[in-house]
Amino acid sequence: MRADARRNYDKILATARIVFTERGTDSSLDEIAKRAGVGPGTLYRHFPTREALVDALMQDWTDRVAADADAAIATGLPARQMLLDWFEHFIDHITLHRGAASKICAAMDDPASPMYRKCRVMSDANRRVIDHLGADGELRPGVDAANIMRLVSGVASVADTSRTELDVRPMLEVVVDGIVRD
Amino acid sequence: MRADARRNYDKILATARIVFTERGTDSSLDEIAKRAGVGPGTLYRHFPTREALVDALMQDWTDRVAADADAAIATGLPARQMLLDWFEHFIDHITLHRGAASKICAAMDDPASPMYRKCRVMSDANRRVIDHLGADGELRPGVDAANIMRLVSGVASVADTSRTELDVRPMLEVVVDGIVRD
DNA sequence: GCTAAAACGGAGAGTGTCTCCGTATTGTTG
DNA sequence: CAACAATACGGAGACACTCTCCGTTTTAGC
Repeated sequence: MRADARRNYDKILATARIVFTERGTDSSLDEIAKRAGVGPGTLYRHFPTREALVDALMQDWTDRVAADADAAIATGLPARQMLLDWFEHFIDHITLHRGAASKICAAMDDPASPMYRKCRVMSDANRRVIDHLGADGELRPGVDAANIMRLVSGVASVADTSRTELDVRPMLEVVVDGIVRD
Repeated sequence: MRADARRNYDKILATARIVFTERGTDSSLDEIAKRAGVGPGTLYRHFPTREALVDALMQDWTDRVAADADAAIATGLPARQMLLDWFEHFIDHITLHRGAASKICAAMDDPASPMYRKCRVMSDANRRVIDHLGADGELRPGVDAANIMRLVSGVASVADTSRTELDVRPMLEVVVDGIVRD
């Protein structure tokens, strides 16, 4: 990659991070280009779609999300607590930029999406948590990690969409009660 | 309301119902106007925002949703079954037009939204089901109807967003397990 | 330095939202 | 059944956003 290309790539990404945080992932891409000091053509050459741009930013979290999952497992807390912690961390990450959660919901079951791979990294992290608890017999039989991921992403999406600052905890408690054996 | 106004209002609504069903609630409003044979100005005078138009269409279901809730209660089925039936019916209705579910999620906690009133009708229907089962002691203590509504709307939204035809049943089972006493 | 390859950027085409206001339609009143 | 408000229509057009094309500039290797 040529030096000027790399420079612009980085500038665009840094600007997108700011703008997406300020105004959500549906902000104008031309404006991001302008604020980054590049032409629209340059932005679209590096990131052909909005999803590709969101995907590039996701790199930051996917690693952290995966780490959070493993950290949750390492705590050895009871199933209920471990799941609640993990889910809350997960939701905190994917709602960092307004509008991202629902894009992730959509990409999760769409292998054609640029974001699909990173969704899989997060899905796999979740699977590790679920499998760990499942192996200990702490979960109801038949719990499917993929479905849990969809459900929790749905909670994130609801919280993200909602005008009012919504507490996800009560919803997560219902989900957790639906998962753990009791 | 003048006769010609009423005529156009009805034409726009009928057209919107078709277009929203074909291509979802994010279709072009100008195109709906064109297909209805009216100018854009006329559409926007009757329905100042897209939400107002969706809201007007919702009238059709809110009644049916409320009826479904009462029908579910009347069956007298065990809690698990009653809830699953009710949730599935509810989701079927609000995913009739692609994109509607997430708009409903957003409106549910936003009294300023034109759709808020109709969301309340559906929320109240849900509350009746939950309260009915709660009174019989079939639910876990502390179950909050509003949260359940958000959760189930979230499931609807996930199913609606997903490219692939997603089966909501497994997700609903988790939710139901999280609600019923066992 | 020179040259080919790579990348830039911005004008502009295409699409959608929404408004303004001159024109047309309706219903009421004498 | 005029005639006149009042009401409603509709489409031109301003504005915003997405995305592309291509003439110009920058880079890297020789």
